[in-house]
Amino acid sequence: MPQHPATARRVTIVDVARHAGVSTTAVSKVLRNAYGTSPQMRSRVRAAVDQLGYRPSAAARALRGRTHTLGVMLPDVRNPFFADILDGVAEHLDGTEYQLFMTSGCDDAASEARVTEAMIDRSMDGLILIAPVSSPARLDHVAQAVPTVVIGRHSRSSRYDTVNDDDFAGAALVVDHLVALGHRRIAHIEHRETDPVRLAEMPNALRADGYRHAMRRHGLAGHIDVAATTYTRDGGYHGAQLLLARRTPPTAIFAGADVAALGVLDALTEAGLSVPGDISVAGYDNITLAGFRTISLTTVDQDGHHVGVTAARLLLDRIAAPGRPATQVRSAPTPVLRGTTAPPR
Amino acid sequence: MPQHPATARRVTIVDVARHAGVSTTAVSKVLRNAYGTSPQMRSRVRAAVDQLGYRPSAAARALRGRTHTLGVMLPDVRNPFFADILDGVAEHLDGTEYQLFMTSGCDDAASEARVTEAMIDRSMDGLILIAPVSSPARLDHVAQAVPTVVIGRHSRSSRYDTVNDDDFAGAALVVDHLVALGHRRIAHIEHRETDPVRLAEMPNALRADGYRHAMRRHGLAGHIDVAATTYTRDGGYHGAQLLLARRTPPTAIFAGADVAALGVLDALTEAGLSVPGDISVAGYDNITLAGFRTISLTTVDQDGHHVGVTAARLLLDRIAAPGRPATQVRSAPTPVLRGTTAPPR
DNA sequence: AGTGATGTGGGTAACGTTTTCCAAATGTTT
DNA sequence: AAACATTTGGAAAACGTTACCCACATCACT
Repeated sequence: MPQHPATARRVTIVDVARHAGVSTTAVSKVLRNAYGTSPQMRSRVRAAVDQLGYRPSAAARALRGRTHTLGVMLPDVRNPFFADILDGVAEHLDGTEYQLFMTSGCDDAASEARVTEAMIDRSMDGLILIAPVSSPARLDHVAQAVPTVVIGRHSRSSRYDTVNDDDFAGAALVVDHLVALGHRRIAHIEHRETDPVRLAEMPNALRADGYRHAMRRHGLAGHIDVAATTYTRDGGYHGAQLLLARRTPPTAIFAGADVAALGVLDALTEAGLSVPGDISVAGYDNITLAGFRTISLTTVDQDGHHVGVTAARLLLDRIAAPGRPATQVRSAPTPVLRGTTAPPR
Repeated sequence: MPQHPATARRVTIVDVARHAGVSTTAVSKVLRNAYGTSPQMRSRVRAAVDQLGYRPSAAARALRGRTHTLGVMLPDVRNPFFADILDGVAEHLDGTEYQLFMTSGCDDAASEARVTEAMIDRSMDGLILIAPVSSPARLDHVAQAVPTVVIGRHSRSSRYDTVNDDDFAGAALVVDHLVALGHRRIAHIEHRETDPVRLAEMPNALRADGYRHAMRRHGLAGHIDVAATTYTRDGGYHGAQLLLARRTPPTAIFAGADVAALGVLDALTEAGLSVPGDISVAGYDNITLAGFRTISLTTVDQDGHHVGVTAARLLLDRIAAPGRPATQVRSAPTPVLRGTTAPPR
């Protein structure tokens, strides 16, 4: 009795067709639930598929039809907000035939271009780009090649859908809360943005604008104080150090992202300051970590899970009807008041 | 002058060949640095490639040759230890032609099977499986279909390489540290493992073994006390409650994973015990959260970055020589002493 | 009975690469 | 000069699937 050969040949659609006594066309139709198959043929083919353990080669499919592969471009695996989005996407895709693959670690336009090209080369059926920094033209180019949904970018392209939080309003929520507590010297840590084109589209810029606008609305224009670093733990840490070194340091620090707020907390602890006794801290994103009892960070929730679900839904819609008009979804953020904010002493 | 058509046809190898005045075979050879190309032809072809902006279709390549795609199966994006591994993998792959795609959220054997099959269907060139829970037979099956490296699994298969931390030694480090502080009643929280096959392979089982062995080495066999729950926050919480209910509760709790240690801290806080005053706590993995000043958890660090680099190197080796004998790499863990451990009172 | 619509199934040409071959030209040894 | 090896390039057949047709049978109306 012969053993399995060293490298087993894959079962192909031809094998299934022969085994079921039908044509490959028929098998293909059954597999894709296409028109023109009788119930008997369907059951015969399915039986053959099961018996032979056949799996369609996505590689071969890619050449003619769909790959049933979706790509997610993720800037940073470590940002838990993105993980929430991923959960939402995965949940909405659960039960469909689509398989999700993601890339991580795109931190500049060049690597974003490399990754999106790689996804197009592999003829993925659709792309979800999370917080991309590429130029609008570049995003358009990608969206022309493959159905695309962009998360975290306030642009209005006719080629792709966008899902966003109302960052401007969200920032105002934080300022309102701190003002209501009695704070006046409220500082902000923003993610530095220099490119003029992106300035109007990027959430970080909108959060900073929302902060400034809300401060003025409360008559606190004179107390506007922004440290421009990055939305990372280190960025928050250094931003806080900058702010603490002011002649009159703030009584509250509003970091534009929770990860940065965590860095702020580190810096404050190191400086021997108690939170919220000596100084209040707020973030943005409501990452899972923010809810942990030992941290209990006041923040703004943009329901990453829901963002993910929405993006996935839009993407499937767009795949089904590639030419349909683009939609911009903007969800309302909600404040999450926890233990790191209190009235100033 | 005609505008771009609605859906631009992709530039193919045929276009390049025609433009360069050579055959498609020639272009293919140049692109793959294959044998049989003159310097003149190479430069002609490369010029045509650049002028036309040609990019080979990975989809088409998949059918005959290599896809230059590697897959990483990740159980959980939120676990920062895995992010460190990813960084290492990405770093080692930087500059190569390989593109990395990953999947997340595999929490049981069924979803692992689904994901690995999906990767094989897409004819990926190699796979890195991180902390899989599938059966050894299943791992062998995957490794037979595609070059594979497994991280976090102490198995000895001839088909795939493994990269591990020395969990046995790591657990001993914690026990040594606690004994040096003067503790004798040191309890352990383990992730329950029932499958006899996996028992010898899974890191959690080795950590529990390492704990027991170290306790005996210190003459503390009589104080061995293990609560078998899970490596989750809840698991740690309930494990701690079990241990606190002993007639003589432990003076130190060593949780087999940091996430579980966080649950232990919750339970202790709830019981009104101070850490490390009343009781010491240690974890394993050195997740980012463990380093937070407000937590400051004593733990064991396994250089995830180095693990990733090693795995990537092994995978490229294996792709180059699929039949070569399998290697098992085991790296040494280092203790990270922080604020949750102190001498017993 | 004739006509058209509908349902059912298959033949075959793509899709864009790589991988054999094979032929011609050129170089090298006897 | 003959015989042989090496280099250089191309033709054509895969690879596994789907899309586009076409053929045939059946059915419902005039």
